[in-house]
Amino acid sequence: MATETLSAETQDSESPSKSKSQLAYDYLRGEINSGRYSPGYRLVLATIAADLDVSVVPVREAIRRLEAEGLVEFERNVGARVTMVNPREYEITMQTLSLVEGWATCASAPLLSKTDIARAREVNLELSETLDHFDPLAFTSLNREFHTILFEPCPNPHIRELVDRGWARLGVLRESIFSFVPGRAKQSVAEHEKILHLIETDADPLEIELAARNHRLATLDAFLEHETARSKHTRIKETA
Amino acid sequence: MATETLSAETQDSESPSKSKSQLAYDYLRGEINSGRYSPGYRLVLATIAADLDVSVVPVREAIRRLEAEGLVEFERNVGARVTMVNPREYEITMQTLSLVEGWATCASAPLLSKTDIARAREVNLELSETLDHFDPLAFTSLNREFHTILFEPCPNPHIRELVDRGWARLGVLRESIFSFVPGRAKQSVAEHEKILHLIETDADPLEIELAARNHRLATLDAFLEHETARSKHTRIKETA
DNA sequence: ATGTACAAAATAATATACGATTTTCAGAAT
DNA sequence: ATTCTGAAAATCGTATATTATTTTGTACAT
Repeated sequence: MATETLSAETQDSESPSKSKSQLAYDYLRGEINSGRYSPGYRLVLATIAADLDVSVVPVREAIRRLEAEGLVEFERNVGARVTMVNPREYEITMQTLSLVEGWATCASAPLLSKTDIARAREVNLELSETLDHFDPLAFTSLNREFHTILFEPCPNPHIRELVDRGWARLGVLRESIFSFVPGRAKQSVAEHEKILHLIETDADPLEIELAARNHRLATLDAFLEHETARSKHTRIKETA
Repeated sequence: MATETLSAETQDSESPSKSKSQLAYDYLRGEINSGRYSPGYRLVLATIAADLDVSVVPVREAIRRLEAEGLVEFERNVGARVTMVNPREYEITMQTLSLVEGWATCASAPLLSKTDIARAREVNLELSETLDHFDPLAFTSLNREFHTILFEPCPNPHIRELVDRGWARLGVLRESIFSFVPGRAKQSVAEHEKILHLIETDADPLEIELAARNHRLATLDAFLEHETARSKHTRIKETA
């Protein structure tokens, strides 16, 4: 009956104390985001419930939410597993991300302070510095940081949430791309600077949106070309 | 659209027989999409469970999924209700919809057959015919049909799903807009024809995307101007 | 060796039970 | 009349129990 498991951190006097369902959700999402649960990982209800010292019911609810978010896949009478990101899935997700992140970046642009932009530029500098002694993992992490600065102030919470889900969904995969196609990293840094420049100069919103979108699509293209040299990916052309 | 719950699940002998959880989900989503559960409607677990002749557990899971999709809102120890669509929420949702539907329409364009386009044009003709003896409800229904034809073949299932959720989320509200601002209906028909023309003539994908996007944003603007005459909504400008 | 049959184990799906929290509302105090 | 108080009712949150399905392993026949 776990009466004592109220436990540790919060609790005592008057904390709201997250629901078990929320606890399970946060836990699972954290494990997935961090990559500790990598794509394909099997989510066994009883095991997770035992780990968190709760019953399976809240865990099931958490998994249902993750399912609706596309982070885990469910099969009747078999169970849930972290969504696999095969090449096709990667393409679809990156496409979606390019769309929502492009918009989010564009919508955030006028809300960015000079400090924000300076910070982003600093991160991009670090990115360019890693190019010599190239470390895909570090690069990926900084890359995420860079983009987060740029889409964070997005005033539309739905779209903001979709951006987050997209990044989460790519999971571990997102690291490999820069290992596969090292040349992409350098180009990426240059495109970052271009985006910053557009923001600084109050460029046409549409131009910013498309720059951000195509930046992501270019990474996707690099991946697809690596996958199958002959693949031809349709994308929106740059407006000259 | 409530079209997913159909199919014969009435077999006794050896049908896969949807899970109770899925049954509850389909039921609830159908009720919400159809507007029978209108925004703010309180979803009482025990009641729904009794209606469907299942226990509350599967119903809770269904509600969790709907929560993650943004169709219902949850409050701890209080319960779930169909998401309220206040003006701010309406704006955010329409903005999101303009983004994903614009893309979906653009991506569907090359996949539309001549028959599809003819069908869409026919629906638009019906739309224009209702303008005389104007019936907002009928107009809204046909409007949905028109757009569904245009974004249905979208090859990216994630984005396709986001479009569906957007429409579902607007719920009943979507009807009222054309009642509030009758003038918008006529303009809408004209914009539909413009979109069809762009698709037929294999226009630049970006142009199609922006036409579809701005079409929706124009409806949003009409609503916002109706709401507060002084509101100033920033939007992406047409490329001249 | 290979494949089938069937039992056993693992796991998911659902129901029921019960404690916890919020809401409602009658009645007392002001 | 208004506000406070404290049950009672409604409803949610979670644990436990039961049933159903899938998977696994093993013995047996070919």
